[in-house]
Amino acid sequence: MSTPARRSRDAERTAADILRAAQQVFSTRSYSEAGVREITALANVTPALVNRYFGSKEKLFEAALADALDVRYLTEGDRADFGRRLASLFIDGRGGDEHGVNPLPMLVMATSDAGAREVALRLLNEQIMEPLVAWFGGPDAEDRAAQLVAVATGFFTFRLLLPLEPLAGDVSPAMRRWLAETLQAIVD
Amino acid sequence: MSTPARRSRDAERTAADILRAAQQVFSTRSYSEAGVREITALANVTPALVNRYFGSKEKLFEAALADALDVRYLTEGDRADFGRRLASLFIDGRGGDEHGVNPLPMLVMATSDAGAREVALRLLNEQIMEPLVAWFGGPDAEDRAAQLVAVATGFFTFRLLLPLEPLAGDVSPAMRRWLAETLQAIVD
DNA sequence: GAACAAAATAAACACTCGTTTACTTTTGGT
DNA sequence: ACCAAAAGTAAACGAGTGTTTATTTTGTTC
Repeated sequence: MSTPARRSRDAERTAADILRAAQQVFSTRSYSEAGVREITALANVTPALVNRYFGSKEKLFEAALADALDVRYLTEGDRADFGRRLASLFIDGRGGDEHGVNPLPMLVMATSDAGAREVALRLLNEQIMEPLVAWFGGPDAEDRAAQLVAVATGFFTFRLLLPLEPLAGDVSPAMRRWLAETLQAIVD
Repeated sequence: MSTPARRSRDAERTAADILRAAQQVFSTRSYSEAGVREITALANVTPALVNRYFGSKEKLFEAALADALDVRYLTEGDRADFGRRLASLFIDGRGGDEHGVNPLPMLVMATSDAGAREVALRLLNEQIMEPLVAWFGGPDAEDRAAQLVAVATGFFTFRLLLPLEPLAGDVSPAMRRWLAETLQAIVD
């Protein structure tokens, strides 16, 4: 087989590299802090390629967030275990699985820019809220979906951005229990 | 009476005007979006005065946040009514009282900049977490204080920054009840 | 009323950002 | 082997930022 181990001029691959680098950076720095130069440096390409392949930083953010937002991240599994499972997911992270990036931190990071907020709100409604409402069912489904997202976002805000001691790093068993019970109460 | 209705050259008054304008702007736009020019325009002064009176934008933010953060905003009143009272405070705002700015949105807005985060985290610990832990008492006091701040921040994030329908504007009675019960459960 | 110091302004500076343009390098088909 | 199109790069552009400097205006005191 003569296929080179790593093609050096593959547009598809390059765009994918940029997208993945964007997801990493957009998950750890606020949108306004996440620079195009930093993202492209992580992907080993030139800043101009962001505009070539995605049009703009905002479009890149949209693509990165749309790819990361996956409601199955929240809903797969049985409801009786919902709280415990999500608490573990938020605290311990997901086990080494395919390619997923925790989508919720990206939402938090989006709050720093008006354009990013617009994108994030739209994708949140389309890809999380709507399926979540359907999954919940019942008259208060919208309320409960919003409660879930709000609690999760508050948690990540003080776990990642403003690392508050009881929420950052290892959390106490009591904290884990509270988070599980609070999330479970939302589904019930 | 010959006293002019508004003194035009009062340093103390000018600094206070800037501080108040900063609180308004820092409460409604992210730290990176809140420009010095916008703040000073609101205070009817020149951008240079921020550096003259406060040293830098970051120091101004620190002064504005330190002045706004008031734990009595959370703790005054009896504990049996804690959840209902805070839910009403968050949803309806405080009744037209003295000069207070809701301090929690400013925390959310601070997340966009590394320097602002450092300031916000320090002031949050000093002026909110510590007195809150003392007010809660008990072994899990730190956990519970963090839970309170996290839930409130998540709520304001999707009420102000990413206006999610069930949390923005008028909220349903069910949502109000959930918020009150969730907050009350933290103090109990 | 003139002089001095405080207060405020206007303008420019240095820097960063996302983006665009012009150019170079590589690839694949005939 | 050649050549056109694609892929990538390098460098500069224009706009916006917080901040600084030099200057002007205002209030006070002898």
